[in-house]
Amino acid sequence: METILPKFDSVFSIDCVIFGFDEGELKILLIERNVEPFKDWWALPGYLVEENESLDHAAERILYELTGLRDIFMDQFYTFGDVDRHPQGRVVTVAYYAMLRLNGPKELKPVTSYAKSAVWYPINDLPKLAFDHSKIFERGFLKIRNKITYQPIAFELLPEKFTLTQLQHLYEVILNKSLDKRNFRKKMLNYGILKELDEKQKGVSYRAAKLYKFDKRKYAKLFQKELTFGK
Amino acid sequence: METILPKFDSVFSIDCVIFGFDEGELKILLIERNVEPFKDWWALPGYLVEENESLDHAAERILYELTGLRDIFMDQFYTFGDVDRHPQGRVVTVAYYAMLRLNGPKELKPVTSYAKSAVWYPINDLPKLAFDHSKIFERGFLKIRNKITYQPIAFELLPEKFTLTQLQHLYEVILNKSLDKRNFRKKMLNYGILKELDEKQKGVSYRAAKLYKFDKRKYAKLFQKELTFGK
DNA sequence: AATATAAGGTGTATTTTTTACACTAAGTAG
DNA sequence: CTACTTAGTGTAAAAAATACACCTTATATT
Repeated sequence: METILPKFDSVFSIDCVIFGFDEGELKILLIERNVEPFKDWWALPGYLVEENESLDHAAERILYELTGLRDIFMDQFYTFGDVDRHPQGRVVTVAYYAMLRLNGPKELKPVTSYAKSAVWYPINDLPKLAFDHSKIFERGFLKIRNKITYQPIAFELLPEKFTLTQLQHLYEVILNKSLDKRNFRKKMLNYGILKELDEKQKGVSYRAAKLYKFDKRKYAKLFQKELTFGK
Repeated sequence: METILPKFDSVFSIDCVIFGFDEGELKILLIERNVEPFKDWWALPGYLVEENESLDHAAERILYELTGLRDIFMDQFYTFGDVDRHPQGRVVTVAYYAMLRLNGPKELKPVTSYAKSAVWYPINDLPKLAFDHSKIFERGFLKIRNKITYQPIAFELLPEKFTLTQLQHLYEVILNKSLDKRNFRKKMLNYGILKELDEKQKGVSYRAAKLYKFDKRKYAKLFQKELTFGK
């Protein structure tokens, strides 16, 4: 009986849908490709997995190489494996998403030469993307829209201290609908995962709002409840 | 600038966690391997993706080859890519799950020679599995346990006509807790996706229960509501 | 025919959660 | 001190979730 693993030319890649929230807009990170195929096109940050590297490790590395950031909450959400998705051969890509806290306008500088630049693009105004990256983005966006309805992951996108109005706007942008202010606040505060701070917003030309912090401890507990179904 | 896709010896595979519900037990389909590595071990049904075959197609094909069944609701749920998960080389596996309707005890006959046999195993009594298949099973099981709390996918596992008690037992098995009969019925009937039939159970030595059918039309509508978040 | 057995089938009161809805308070800018 | 802009708050109604126990019906047994 044959025991040798059959092989064919194939390779894995990682593509990342990296969300950020800035100036009231939901954005994703795109790179401008510097290599064929799709040279000069915009694309999701992604790269090939190395031979001795796990998928999770590759995702972390690639995110790091493109943003300089580490320890980001990142999750694999789908693997795209259509035969002809890459014009040069068989490339199966594992898609991850991440939600980044943008601490002010940070310069993005690719450390690999295969990208000319990396920029934040508002998701409502995306250019045409290389490969099947539009499809990957759509699925990633669907994923977070879905997830946010049962897990308050939105915090990942906000600065450490935020106002309830900022939080609500973020929900509204992700869900693409407007929410009732009083009900939203009631619900969020009821989760018990927000810590009210003794601080207020600064630099606004109107009444400053209270700042809140996200309580990781209590969030972890709530997260556990994902599997409930009543008695 | 280099434009040739780097390659290394690598290959993709599919592994399937195929759930069935039989004799009041939740089971998965396992095969007995006939080839190295892990010859004679039990493993999830899985196989290598072919060169000109998409992942979804490969999953369908493999499920068909191992069960003779087609048109099964199947979903990709995770991709496992640890470097050393396969002793003979780099194999990234894309895991799918399926929920099968077992119409009576059906014979399972592998049509490939790499499996000696295929059998249904109760999930509470699984043998040691080849590769990282235990991990894959766990994650697949978690997936359906999670999903069943917000989508009534349990129907996939039941015969076309079923009683409410059978449905409840299935929920109890998947969620691993007992549910209140009256509340369960109220909830299920309230979904509005069950059609009450004019038929009753047969062959039982006690009062026969009414049979129900699952209404696919209405289910599709309910499924759409997945993304709601109130006003 | 009577009885035992085993599951089928049903209702109500309570609590919790969700929804709808509008005005006053506080700070800033001129 | 006035105008402007956002912050911040409560209540009533409806809907959903929960806790809980008994009678009914078909079959099998004597």
